[in-house]
Amino acid sequence: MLTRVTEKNLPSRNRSVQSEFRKRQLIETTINCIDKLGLSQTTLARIAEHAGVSQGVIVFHFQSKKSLFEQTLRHLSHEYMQCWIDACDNAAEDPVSQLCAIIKSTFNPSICNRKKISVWYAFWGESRSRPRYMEICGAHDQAFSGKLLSLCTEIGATSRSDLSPKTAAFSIEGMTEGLWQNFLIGAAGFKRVQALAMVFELLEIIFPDKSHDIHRLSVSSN
Amino acid sequence: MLTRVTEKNLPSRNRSVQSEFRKRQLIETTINCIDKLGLSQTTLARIAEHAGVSQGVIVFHFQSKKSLFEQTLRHLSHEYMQCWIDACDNAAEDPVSQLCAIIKSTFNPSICNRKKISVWYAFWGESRSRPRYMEICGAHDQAFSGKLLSLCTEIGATSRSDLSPKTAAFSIEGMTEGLWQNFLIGAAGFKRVQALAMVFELLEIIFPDKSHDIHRLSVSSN
Amino acid sequence: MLTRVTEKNLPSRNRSVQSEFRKRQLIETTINCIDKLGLSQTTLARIAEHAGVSQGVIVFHFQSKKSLFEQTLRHLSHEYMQCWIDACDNAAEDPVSQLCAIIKSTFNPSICNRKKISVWYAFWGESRSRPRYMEICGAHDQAFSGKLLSLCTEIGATSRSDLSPKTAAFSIEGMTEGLWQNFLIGAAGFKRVQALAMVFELLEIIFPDKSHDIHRLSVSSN
Amino acid sequence: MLTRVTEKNLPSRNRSVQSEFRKRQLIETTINCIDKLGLSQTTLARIAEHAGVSQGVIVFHFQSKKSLFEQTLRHLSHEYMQCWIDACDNAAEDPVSQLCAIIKSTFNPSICNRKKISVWYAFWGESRSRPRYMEICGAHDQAFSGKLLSLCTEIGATSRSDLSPKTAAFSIEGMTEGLWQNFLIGAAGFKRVQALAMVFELLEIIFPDKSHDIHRLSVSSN
DNA sequence: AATGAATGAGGGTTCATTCAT
DNA sequence: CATGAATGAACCCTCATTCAT
Repeated sequence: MLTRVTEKNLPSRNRSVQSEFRKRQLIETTINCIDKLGLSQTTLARIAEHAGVSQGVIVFHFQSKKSLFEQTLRHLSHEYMQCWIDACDNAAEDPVSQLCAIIKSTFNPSICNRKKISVWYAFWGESRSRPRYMEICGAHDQAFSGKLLSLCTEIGATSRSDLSPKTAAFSIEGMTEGLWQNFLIGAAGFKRVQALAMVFELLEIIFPDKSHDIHRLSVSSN
Repeated sequence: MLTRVTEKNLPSRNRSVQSEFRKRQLIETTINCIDKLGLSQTTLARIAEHAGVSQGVIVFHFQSKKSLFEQTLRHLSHEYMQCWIDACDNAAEDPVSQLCAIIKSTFNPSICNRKKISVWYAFWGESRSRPRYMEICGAHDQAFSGKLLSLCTEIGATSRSDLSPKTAAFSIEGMTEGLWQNFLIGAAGFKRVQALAMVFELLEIIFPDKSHDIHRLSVSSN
Repeated sequence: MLTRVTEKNLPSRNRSVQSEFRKRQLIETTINCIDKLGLSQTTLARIAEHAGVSQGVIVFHFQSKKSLFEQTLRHLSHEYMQCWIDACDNAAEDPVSQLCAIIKSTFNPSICNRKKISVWYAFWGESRSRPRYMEICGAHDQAFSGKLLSLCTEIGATSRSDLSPKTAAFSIEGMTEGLWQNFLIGAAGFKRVQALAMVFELLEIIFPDKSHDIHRLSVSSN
Repeated sequence: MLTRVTEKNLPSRNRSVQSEFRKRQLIETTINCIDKLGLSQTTLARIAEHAGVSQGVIVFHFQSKKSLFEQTLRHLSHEYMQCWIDACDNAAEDPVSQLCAIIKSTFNPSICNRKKISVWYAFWGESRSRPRYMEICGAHDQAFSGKLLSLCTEIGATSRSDLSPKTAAFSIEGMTEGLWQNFLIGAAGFKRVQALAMVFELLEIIFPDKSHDIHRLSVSSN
């Protein structure tokens, strides 16, 4: 059960801060509900019940269910993007380091866990018929693909690879997604470390020249 | 608009054949609706309207919406599996030929098109909260993964590769899935041939020993 | 389970006899269904299934559900009436004998059993809003009440009783109905013999002059 | 036509009181509908229409039709039981007075009228296939039977009667029920006073010793 | 800022009935 | 005679939304 949202949980008396906090809590609850019930069974009534508030509160803060769902998806999207951008920023300046950092961040437990993945795929599934979902999901994916491609291009410029940068980027992105799906199914014995190891294995044969650097980065804690 | 299903469409006077035919038609219509409207907006009323029959007919043939959806998903699953199994059977007996044949079949227009992919992902999105969906989707995916792994293992036994069979299989599967998703988004200028070319590019560096064979198979018409 | 109605069960090749036989079987099945499922849950589909025939057969023989139900109720009504009229005809000519015979017949296992009572009350419950049910049920009850009243009047004319014939008749009828209801509930340990004994006990104090005759008749096998 | 339930009918500004009031009104409307239309024709839509509210209100207050019907039946049951228990409490302490009071209460216009009886029998008719109905109806009938039996036993202990207490109780209860049914049919010229007179007539011959008391109580206004 | 009550459109499903075969 | 397929109205119920308090 979720902790009920009572006045005592509210951290500040400042109106807009309170409001922001409440919205965050409701989005959190929405994610939990979608994970447990699926997109189609997630109703405002059930979200309200799980959050321990009345149904009206949700409408008050989000105007409509549509808006709540879109903001929830946007929240997820931001979180994902922030994660790999931060990782990139904290890495060394060379493209190999950045590529490895980004890939590692992809398997960060804070975003790569069954709940979040489940919700993400739920939105994906509906995105064909919901242009807004497509927009939000697509924007993130394009940014991610674009970054991978530019890094692969950079690396390819200084080192010899048998793969075109485009194919290299697609391979890496595809494999990452494929491994993500395995988390969704929840295949027993499928661990984050092993997944990561496999991606690095692939990386090494894509960029054989950088094999050494990649291997070193794969074991470094950062 | 869809062609209406009238008496004239019914191909046979035999009752059980007619019944089977009607079920097929309804499943077809369901796929079209899910593609256009999304899973959540696909109602029996709309399916019936698109099919040009009364709502009762659907219940008569499928008992419930749940059952219709499950049979629709199963239909897709069968189709996919049949496609790559056929391709495998028709290929030469060596694992490289079979692997290439399977990969090619994956991009066969009959299954790799926006409509089918859209529906497939729609079901995937709900699968977390619908054990039956998960069962059906999962069964197919496991079969496919299993086949890829066994072929990669076979190939790895006779030729040297820097990648473990498991990683090789995951890379191939992952990349395929990643490219599929691009069809879903419908990125302009994304063609089947290019996609296929990229997968084969990856294959060649995974199994450099077989590079020649792979390249030959990639351009062969079959 | 009911024995399926197949061609082999049909006793005669004569059309109208066959038809009559089939109708009888369907009414029987209807009674069974109402007993088990209640009036509101008894649908043509379920009756057909229990009878092992297609739904159309029922419509063919009875035109409509309404008509089937009315004929079922009429069947029950006839059966009841026939039962006590026969008993009356077979009894000695004196009113006391006839009264006792009628009362005994009321507890005849062929009509006084949980199934039949259950169905009878089901129709009673709907009779307020179904004039036809009321007509059929009412006609029977009036005939029965009338007979009781006339017998009580006859007896009262020749013997002294502290009860007016009308009250006497009502008491007897009322008590009988009350005991019937106990069969409906199916109170354990409620036996026909005991029920009968109680009614006779009452009879004896209503007509103390005839106490001897009544007692004798209560134990006679006929 | 029924008086529409408008805001003006709501008696209090207190929410929980309002809610209780609305539930009472809806149960009342349900009783009226069952009386007029019968159990099978009483739909939520019709109840809502008669009550002048939207269909959703009923679901909001009662969750389901099943629950509404059960609570309606329970309401009737409570009313009946309260009626004879009150009568018993207000009577003198001796069993004869109490028995007479209870019997009188049975014909109280507030419960013994065509509408209520009609509804009561409608539920009875379905009770075989609805365990909950049986439970509720049965609980009341058992309590009533039990009370009658205990009073008859008490009376029998101090006065001579030719009837066993059990038979006495069954006779009284049976006759009461029989007379109730006459109200259901609505036989013209069937008055409450006459019905009551007949039961008391029976009572006097069941307990001849108490004839005087009974006769006195039968005419007393209380 | 929050609640409970109310709405009304639309959902899946049931079912008596019709009809071609 | 009998069947399976088809219809369409009506049913109960769900749910996003509105609104008075």
